[in-house]
Amino acid sequence: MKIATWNVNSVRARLGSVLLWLQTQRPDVLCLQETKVEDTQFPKEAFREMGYFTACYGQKAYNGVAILSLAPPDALQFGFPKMENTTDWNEQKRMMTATFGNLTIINVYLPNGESVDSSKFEYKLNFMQHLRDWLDQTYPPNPSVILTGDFNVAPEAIDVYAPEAWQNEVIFHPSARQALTHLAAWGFVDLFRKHHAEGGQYTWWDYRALAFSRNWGLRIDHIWGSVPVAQQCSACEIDRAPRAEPRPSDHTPMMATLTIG
DNA sequence: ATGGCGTACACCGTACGA
Repeated sequence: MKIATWNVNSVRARLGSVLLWLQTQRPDVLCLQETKVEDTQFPKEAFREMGYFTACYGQKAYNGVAILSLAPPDALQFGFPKMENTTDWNEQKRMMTATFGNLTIINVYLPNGESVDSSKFEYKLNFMQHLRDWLDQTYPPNPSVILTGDFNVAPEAIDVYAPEAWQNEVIFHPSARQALTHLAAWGFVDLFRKHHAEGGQYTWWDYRALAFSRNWGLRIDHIWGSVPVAQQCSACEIDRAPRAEPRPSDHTPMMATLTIG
């Protein structure tokens, strides 16, 4: 079973690229982030013609997630369950889940945070804590769970071009890394890192300053598996090819191979 | 590593991204 993630930076602007990638890679599941489209405007028909079911949870202009799959999901959840007297964590459409058999895939687009002194950075850290709290409340011990998407946090210095400069930014700030560590401590294994020890392997490059050709990038998109999933993961790869196409997303897809399903 | 790119929305500039 192949599980992929891709921040497409507008599913409508990137439709041709995504369809081509599905045709060549044929993942069983593709999690999209930053779809930037309301559900009624989502190009479901094009994906259906490619053989994929679509479940989407989006909004106009910003954010938005979707899960495409060759098999219909057994269950779907859009956003977090409502909780009384707390922040509405579904105001921005950033999280959905799909279950296939006993495997649940959580697709998340974590907030960027803008700058360290911004209230958006506080929101980012709180969102990450909320995600951890929700995981604690939702899943029993040893479930088969994948948490994937655009996390907007680089785990280690080897995941960042020029880490000294980026440690003062929201992507690699010690507070963001601490929140990421806390999230992982729920019981996740970084599936890319499980199969690749080397640094300099990125999933995002700035559009400006020829960043891609210089490999000035960040590893901020992730596929994490709970221990039972990680034990059955045989490969996890970043595919740089879509980033080299004309008019690409600034993120490129990655895909994990599981020996289940 | 800086702010030089790209997308959406809705007016021809602004918000936002990482």
